[in-house]
Amino acid sequence: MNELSHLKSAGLKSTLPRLKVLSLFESGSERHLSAEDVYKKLLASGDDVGLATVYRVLNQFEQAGLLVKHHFEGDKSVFELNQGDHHDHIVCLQCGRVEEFYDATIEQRQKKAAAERGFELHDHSLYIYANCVKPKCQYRN
Amino acid sequence: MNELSHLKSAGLKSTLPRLKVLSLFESGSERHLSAEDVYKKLLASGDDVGLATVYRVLNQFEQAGLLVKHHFEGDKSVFELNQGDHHDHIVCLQCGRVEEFYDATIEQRQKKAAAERGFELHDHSLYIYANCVKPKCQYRN
DNA sequence: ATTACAAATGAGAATGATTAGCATTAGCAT
DNA sequence: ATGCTAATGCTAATCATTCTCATTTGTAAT
Repeated sequence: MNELSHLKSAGLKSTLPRLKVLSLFESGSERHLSAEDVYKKLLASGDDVGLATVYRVLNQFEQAGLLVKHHFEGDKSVFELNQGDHHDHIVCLQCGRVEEFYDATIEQRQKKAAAERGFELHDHSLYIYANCVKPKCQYRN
Repeated sequence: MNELSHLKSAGLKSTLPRLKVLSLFESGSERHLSAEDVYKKLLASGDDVGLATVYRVLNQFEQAGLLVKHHFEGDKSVFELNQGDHHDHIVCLQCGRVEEFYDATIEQRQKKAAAERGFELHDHSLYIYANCVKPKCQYRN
C-alpha cells in the first residue's frame, strides 16, 4: 500500500501538489510540520504550490487518515505522518524538541475515567510541556 | 483571602471591569467561559466593558493564578476559576458537556514518562473527547 | 477633599492563522 | 483527443486575539 493507493482509496486524485506534500512527510527530515512549514519547504525546493492548497491538502490527508493533526502550545497546528501507532507528545518549552511516547496505563485509565462518568471515549489529546534537563537544553545554542 | 486581596497581591488595581469579571466566575453559574462568553454576559447584565478589556483582564487573571486557561477542541480558549485543584477534562463532542477529573496514576506516569526521556515536567494538558453514553446525549435535545 | 500620575479602559485598527469564493488548469475515464 | 469534474492558486474574507492610543479612573500623597 503506497502513497498512490492511499490517495486513491481516499477518493483523491493524485496531483502534483499532493504528491509533493506527501513525500515531504515521508522523507522524514522533520516529523512535525505546520502548514506554513510545508509551504516554505516546498517553495524552497522550487515546487511552488499555493498556501491555500497546502492547507487544503493537509486537511484532506488528515481526513483520509494519512496524517494526524496536533495542537501544541501556541496557535498553529502541526501535522505528522500517521503510522498507525497512537502516541502522545512531550514538548520542550525552551527549544521545541518533541518526543513521542506511549503509556498503556495512561491510555487505559483515560478510558476508565471516561466510562465512570458516563462517557464513551472517542479521542484524546495529551501534551506534556517540559524542559530538557541538564546543563542546557540540547537543542538550544 | 478574598478577590480584592488577590488583585492586590497580583499588583492589579481593583477596577470595575476586573471585579465584574471576577464575580462572574465566582457566581459559578457556568464554570468554563470564553472571552466572548464573558463579554456577552457582562453586556447582558448591563455592565458594558470592552471586548479588549475582557481579553486583557482574563489573561492578567491567568497570570495572577486566579484563573486557568484551557484549549478545548476548536479555536477559542476558555477560562475557569482556579481553585487550586488541578484536574483534567472530558468533553462531550455532541453537546459540549464538560466533566472534570483527576487521576493520580495518570499524573504520576506523565512525570515518569517525561523523566525517562530527559525532561522535567512543567505542565501538561489532557483532554478526553467523548460522547455521552446511553439513549441520547443528556444535554442534547 | 484635591491633586497628580501611572495604570486601566474602550474603540477600532492590526495581526496571524485558516478558510471561502471563483476563475483557470489539470487528472482521468471515455 | 475530448470533456467533465475535481483541484489549484490567487485574493478576499473570517475569527479569535492583540495592539495602539487617546481618554478615564484608581490611588497614594498632599
